[in-house]
Amino acid sequence: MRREPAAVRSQPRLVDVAGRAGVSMATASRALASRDGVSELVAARVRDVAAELGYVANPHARTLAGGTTSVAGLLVYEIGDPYFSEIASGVVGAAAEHGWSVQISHTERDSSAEAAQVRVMRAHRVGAIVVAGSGYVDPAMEAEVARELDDFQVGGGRVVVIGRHHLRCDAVLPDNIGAAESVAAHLLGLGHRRMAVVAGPSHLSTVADRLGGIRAAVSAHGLDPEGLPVVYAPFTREGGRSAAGQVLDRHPGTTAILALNDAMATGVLSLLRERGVAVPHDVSVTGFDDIQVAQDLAPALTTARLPMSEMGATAFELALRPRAARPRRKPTGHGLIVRDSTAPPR
Amino acid sequence: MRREPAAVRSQPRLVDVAGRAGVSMATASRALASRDGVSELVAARVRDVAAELGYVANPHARTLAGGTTSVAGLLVYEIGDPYFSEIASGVVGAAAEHGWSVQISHTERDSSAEAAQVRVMRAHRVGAIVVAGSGYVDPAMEAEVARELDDFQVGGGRVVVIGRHHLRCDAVLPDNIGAAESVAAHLLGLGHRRMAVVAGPSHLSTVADRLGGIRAAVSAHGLDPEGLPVVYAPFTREGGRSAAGQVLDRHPGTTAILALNDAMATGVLSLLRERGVAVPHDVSVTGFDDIQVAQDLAPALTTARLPMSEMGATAFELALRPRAARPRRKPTGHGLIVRDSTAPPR
DNA sequence: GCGCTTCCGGTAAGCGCTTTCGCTACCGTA
DNA sequence: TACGGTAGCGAAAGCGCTTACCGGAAGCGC
Repeated sequence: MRREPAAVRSQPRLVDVAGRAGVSMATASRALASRDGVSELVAARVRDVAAELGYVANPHARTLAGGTTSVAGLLVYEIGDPYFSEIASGVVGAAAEHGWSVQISHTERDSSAEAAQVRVMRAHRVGAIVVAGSGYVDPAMEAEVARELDDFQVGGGRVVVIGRHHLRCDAVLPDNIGAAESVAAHLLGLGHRRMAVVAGPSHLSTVADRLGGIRAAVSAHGLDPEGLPVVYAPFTREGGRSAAGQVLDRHPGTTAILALNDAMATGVLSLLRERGVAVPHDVSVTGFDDIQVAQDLAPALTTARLPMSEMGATAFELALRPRAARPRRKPTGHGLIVRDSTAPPR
Repeated sequence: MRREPAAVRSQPRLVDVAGRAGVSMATASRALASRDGVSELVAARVRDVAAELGYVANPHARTLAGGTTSVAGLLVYEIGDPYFSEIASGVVGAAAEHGWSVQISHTERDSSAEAAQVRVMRAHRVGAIVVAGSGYVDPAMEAEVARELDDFQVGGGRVVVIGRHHLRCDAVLPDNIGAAESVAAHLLGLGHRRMAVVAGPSHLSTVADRLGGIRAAVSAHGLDPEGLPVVYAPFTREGGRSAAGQVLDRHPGTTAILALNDAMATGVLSLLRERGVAVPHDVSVTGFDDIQVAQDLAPALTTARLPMSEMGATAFELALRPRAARPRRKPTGHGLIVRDSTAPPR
């Protein structure tokens, strides 16, 4: 016996709804999809029966039959990272509001893993893919993902990226440059002249953009951006620690350290504490993103806020809209959150 | 024209593989699923052809035809919360290793939303559901989810819960009681006698268990657990702030505050700082879970560590194993992480 | 009253897979 | 040589849905 007897069958099917409403499956399908060709009277009856039976369409059958799907894919580097989990929260929340589910994949900052994950999502016939996380300065590094995403779009899939303006698709663009300018201007305004940047990997476009904003602000203050020391390290707390160590050793007179994200800033604070450097008395420190915990660090972190959760939600909403002739770009705002980790230099 | 012409068709189908390998679809299907009834010679040929063509089975067709699925559902209260995002990270990582995808849903600490989400997952025919997050002291409160999960299991689905021992399914059990005992014993050992607990909602079983562990430790030290003040508030940073305020106002002599999770502890620290209470000099503070940021708070938080990521991974692995006659229970260990927020009372 | 369009709704052909069932060798045994 | 048993494979029936296509019934102008 291959299938359960009807009595045990848990979920009602479309044929049950149709039968009970006295119409054909075709009509029932049309009614539930709110497509025209069905009188409002009949449609209402079908909907009532469906509600009464607690009918939920089988998404696999629906997808297989060529209907629309309502599962979105979300690619993040690491869901355990607060930056991404806040974005994910926005995506999942917005998706739920529209009755969509979201499938999450880790890519672990590996471009070829990304392409593989996109392939998996395509195989799963997701309706949309949201890609979060920095792109690469060199477009060649993301050529494989780009091709995969293009293919997906050709097949009618929707793609929205957060950052990554290189890709040919709709994008939510965090205001990395503006945020960087704000943060740098804040420090310059406090009187800092000997600043250093603790940066993530230089091939990430997020790093390049933020660095660019900082340099622009430095120039605008009549200083030479070439004189600004930059230390590159992994985009993590540990990276921040090691980079801060290098700053201290190589540039002893530094009065302010700009970390390019909050995770690195956390590492910077940790190392400065360890070395007995007082923040902000001896050295001011700034971060980027304003993840939840930034306010609870010691001292509370001055940082440039990016609305991560909102970015996630916006990305999803964008994915819901039909594809436009030319890629849409949704710039986000930014905020400068001044807390206790910055002060005028001694 | 309903379908694209074959030339445009992107993904190869099973029939393509079968044709090229010179076998029937049935054989190809069996070969790829490594089921017997196919000679090793033929199976190898089919696998080669599949690899050559880059064939990936359509999961929807597969699921619809009654095959196995490889999508797991993960229910969390809020993916933006570090506790859950670390668990999610474990689940997603383990799932990826086995070629599974994971669908994430928010439930926002609402039991009926949970049931609804499980329904959605069931409609999606996920192969397994992992439920993270505290259950309720009163089983009646989760009766609806429980029924939904039971139905799912009856239909062959696998369910694993993290915590929630009330439910009839496999469970990963965080050692809430042991962890609570450690933390309380640590404070008692330091000499604290006037302690207060900042707790999450009393109807959560996690809260009850942790409270129970603390009380047990207090008794073991020959003290009366009835004398231990407990303030209930939401299980969040804000909840911790407000509860800490109440502790300060109502129990001015308190020398140690035990928060029942790190989020609350963060709030407690924040309020104490605001009120000018020195930690640990005036008051010691402890947390629970050891989320990533606990080490970077001011002061670094003494807390009971639960291996969240590992719990997530374990839960998924458990879900992969066939259901046992009786529910399996996987207790986790715990660690006491002593940092700077605890010291002997003044 | 006729043929025309319009609107509704039904019929049936798939979507891409798994699995039951049955057939055809081919083996060993008597 | 005849026969039951078994291993390997194919044919075909679905899984639950969507949608192209078609047919009938009104509604319309002439």
